[in-house]
Amino acid sequence: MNYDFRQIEDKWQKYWAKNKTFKASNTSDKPKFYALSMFPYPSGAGLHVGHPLGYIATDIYSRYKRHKGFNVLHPMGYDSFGLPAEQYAIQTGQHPAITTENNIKRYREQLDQLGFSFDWDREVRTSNPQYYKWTQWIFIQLFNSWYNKKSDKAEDISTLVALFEKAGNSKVEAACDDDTPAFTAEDWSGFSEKEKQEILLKYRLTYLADTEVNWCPALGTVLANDEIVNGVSERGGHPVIRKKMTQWSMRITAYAQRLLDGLDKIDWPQPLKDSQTNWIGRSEGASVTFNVISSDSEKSQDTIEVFTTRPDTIFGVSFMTLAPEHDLVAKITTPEQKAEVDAYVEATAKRSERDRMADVKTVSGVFTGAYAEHPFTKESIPIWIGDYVLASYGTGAVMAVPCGDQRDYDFAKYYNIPIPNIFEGIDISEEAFADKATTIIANSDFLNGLSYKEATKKVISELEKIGHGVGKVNYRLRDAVFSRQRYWGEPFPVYYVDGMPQMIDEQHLPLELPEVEKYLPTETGEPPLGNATHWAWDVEQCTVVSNQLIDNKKVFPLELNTMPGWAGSSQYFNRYMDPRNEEAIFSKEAIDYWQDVDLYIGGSEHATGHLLYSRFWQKFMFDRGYVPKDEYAQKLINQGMITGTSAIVYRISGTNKYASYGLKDEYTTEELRVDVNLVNVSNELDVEALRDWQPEYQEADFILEDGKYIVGREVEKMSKRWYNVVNPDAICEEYGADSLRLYEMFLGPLEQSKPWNTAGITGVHSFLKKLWKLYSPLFDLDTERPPAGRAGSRSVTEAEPTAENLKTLHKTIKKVEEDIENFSFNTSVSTFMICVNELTAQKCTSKSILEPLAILVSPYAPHIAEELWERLGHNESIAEAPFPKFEEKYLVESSKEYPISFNGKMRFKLELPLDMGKDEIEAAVMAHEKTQEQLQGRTPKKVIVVPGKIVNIVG
RNA sequence: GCCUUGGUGGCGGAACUGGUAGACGCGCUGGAUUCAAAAUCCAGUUCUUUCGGGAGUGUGGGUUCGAUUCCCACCCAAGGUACCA
Repeated sequence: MNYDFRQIEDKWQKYWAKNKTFKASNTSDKPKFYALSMFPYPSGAGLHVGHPLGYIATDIYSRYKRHKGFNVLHPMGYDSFGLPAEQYAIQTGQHPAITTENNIKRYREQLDQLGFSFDWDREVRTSNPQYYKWTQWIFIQLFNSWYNKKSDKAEDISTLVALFEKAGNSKVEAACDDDTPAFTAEDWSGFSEKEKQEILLKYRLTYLADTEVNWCPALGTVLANDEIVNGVSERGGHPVIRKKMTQWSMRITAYAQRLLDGLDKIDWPQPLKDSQTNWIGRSEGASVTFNVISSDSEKSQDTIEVFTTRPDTIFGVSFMTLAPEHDLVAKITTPEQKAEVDAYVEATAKRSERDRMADVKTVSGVFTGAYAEHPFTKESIPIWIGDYVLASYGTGAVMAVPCGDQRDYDFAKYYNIPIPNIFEGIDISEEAFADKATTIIANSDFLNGLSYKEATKKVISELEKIGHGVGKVNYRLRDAVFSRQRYWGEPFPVYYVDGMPQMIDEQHLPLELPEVEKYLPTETGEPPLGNATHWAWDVEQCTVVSNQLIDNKKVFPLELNTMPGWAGSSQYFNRYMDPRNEEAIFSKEAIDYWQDVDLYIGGSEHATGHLLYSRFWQKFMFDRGYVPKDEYAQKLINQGMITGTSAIVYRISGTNKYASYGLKDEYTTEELRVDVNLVNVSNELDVEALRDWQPEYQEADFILEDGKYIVGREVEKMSKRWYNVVNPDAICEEYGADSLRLYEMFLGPLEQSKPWNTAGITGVHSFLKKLWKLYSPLFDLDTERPPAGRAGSRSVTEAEPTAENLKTLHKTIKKVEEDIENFSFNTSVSTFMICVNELTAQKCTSKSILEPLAILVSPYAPHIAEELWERLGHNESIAEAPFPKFEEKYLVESSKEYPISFNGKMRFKLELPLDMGKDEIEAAVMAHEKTQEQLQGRTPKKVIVVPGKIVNIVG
């Protein structure tokens, strides 16, 4: 009987769905295992072959853990808020919810086809109100919390209020806005309610603040840095300006150090940890305060605070540079310099930050006319502004040490500012000297002769003495802007009273997204939610009301922004533990049982987005006692990207003629990409199919070589734009899901990115056919197929396995188990192939070999494994069958020759019985050494023998 | 520039703590089966050779009886990141 994968796969997919084979229970005597794949955004294009790679890997591991006796949680859901559906809505008017629903349906069909062991009863969708209710809930918890640096954790805002009532804010050490004024307990009690709220807002973990953003007036929205190209929007090419807007922000900076420290505790890929480390960007140094020299003695003393990692070079300061946006610029600029400074500031404002960063080479700046006083020498230091100083990092001001920093050096050279040398024995006539390790300070008063380390320590203590600075740790990480001027996102559970934000009471969540007429900003420039006619909160009725004009004093406007894409994905892994709970985000029992994710697989592109924000929220949830672990994913693996192989035709310029790949150099040609599905394995193009594909090829002439049109190939990211997307559907249709699963694993190491290429899929497909054949003689003992369903199958061969059979099996068990534990899924496919070839050659019919083999294969190729399992006479799914136990004894041979080479010339063979004891082996090796000594006149220094392995002679 | 990862046949890739490099698959070559094809099976396939061998894991050194594996320098590729003071 042939391997009918269509019938088999259909049968078992239905069986699993009907019997809820993979339903996970929140109570079990078994140990738990939580395996998670990053949930997808359901795009209109459907799944391509790159998506399932990580899912297959997670699925193999989940199924393996199930065989190993774990209670496995393996959920799937959809990150279903997002921009594409909204843009589609803007173009067509179709509600994003409908687009999303359709896309999800298609995703689900495709996922089901691949035979994943997901517990679909736990599916979540971030755009579902029952889900985003809890996203809103977390937002409220963040709003109601502050970060206490003394206890180093988030606490309820009430503890802060208590501190204020007791002693004002002077003793409070909190993560808060820099411009928070000092006040006493008396002040506090004297503040109005609104004043109190304003103060508290500066401490909350999510807060409203004026943030400088990239605003695109034409699109009516804020753009991320990477949405801007050359100062104009990527879409449409509209101008973009820097603008201050009131936005919600998340105080992730409060967690900077803990996010850094936490990386040591988790098993994540090094490159990913490194990008998070860089992103957080911790640097140690000092904050130094310079007094501005004022011509007007009436004026209050202005000070400039700078951050430096090289306080040891303070005597090398010859000027200061402020970012053009710095608050003091307008204040300190002298009348003579005003025109020049204003022009420069204006010119800089027009450039985006990214633009400025890209333009590293040009030196530019303007003198403000003002001077600062050196804290030690009391000398006057000119204050410049320059766009090489970024307002967003540090304090937006630097003390420039041209001899020790190349940028300062270039600036000083360009504007003829003196470059004092403060390094012992270093020539700085050509470039700055920045090597900390070999620094010896000179010309620096009390720092002379000291190393970088000594001088830094000394100067910080001196600065502290004179009140001009402190040692400081600075982070590159910035608070995360949390507002988006979009429709298709979570609404904020926020309404405004007298301009101050108020949280909607938890019991009235979710605050549902309203219907709108159009998905664009309103004419007055408000976000799309401003189009909703019923968008206000009635506190008394606790409802969203339909008309703001009704005569009721208690109706307040709601927040019109929505949350960003990462909001919904920052806690979904916890919600999976108890996704239908309407009373709480999850029950205590559920979180106590599942704890955290044991294995998380997904793409590395989320390194500084989702994977950082979700760690932040988890730490917050931990601080507030909602979750037991402050890192939610112990082990994380980045699966590599599967790239596409685009097909290229060569159009002869100015014609509608196309030259084949080998002939293209004879003409001037343009490269055009065509649908890869029109090309076969040997790069031959189906010309007729191409004519039908797009009208421009209808009348085209093709210049062939050897009667064929050969295309060029280019490996690049799979994208609709390059026509190189390969869908799994066609592969499933032709070879089956098991073949696809095996093949995606066989393609190469999980973490490596690799081009998709169907050339090798016949190899794994024929393996499955061989596997089927290995078992089929047994079924053919039955005159007919076993009865349908689980019952009644006759048990097959009870033949005793041979020693050879057992050896083959246990070799396979050992390798497959090691491979799965190490996530080297690619090599187990080879192991299976070898195993089946050997057992076929051995004419193995023994049930005690074939049963465990089916279990070994089942994580990889679950459908065929289930079918074989049933035919072997089992009534239960193979999913819970215990993983075969490896036994060393079956691998042991009576003796084997092992080669050992000496001096790289002569070869000897040492024959060692492998089942001999350690003492015996050592005795044998001693004897061998003696022989060597006689033969060679020298002895290896030490000999180690491992049973079953080659002899190691270690130097 | 900095950080990270990698570099092995025609191709994808194996090789666990240093121990017969190239497993397994694709492709290719030859053969069997077939009227023929598909499918299947068998044999061969790193390069080179005067058939004894010789060379060989990006390049050049080093440690070692022995190096794809460890150390140093360099080259190349991919990914991340950047006037970060």
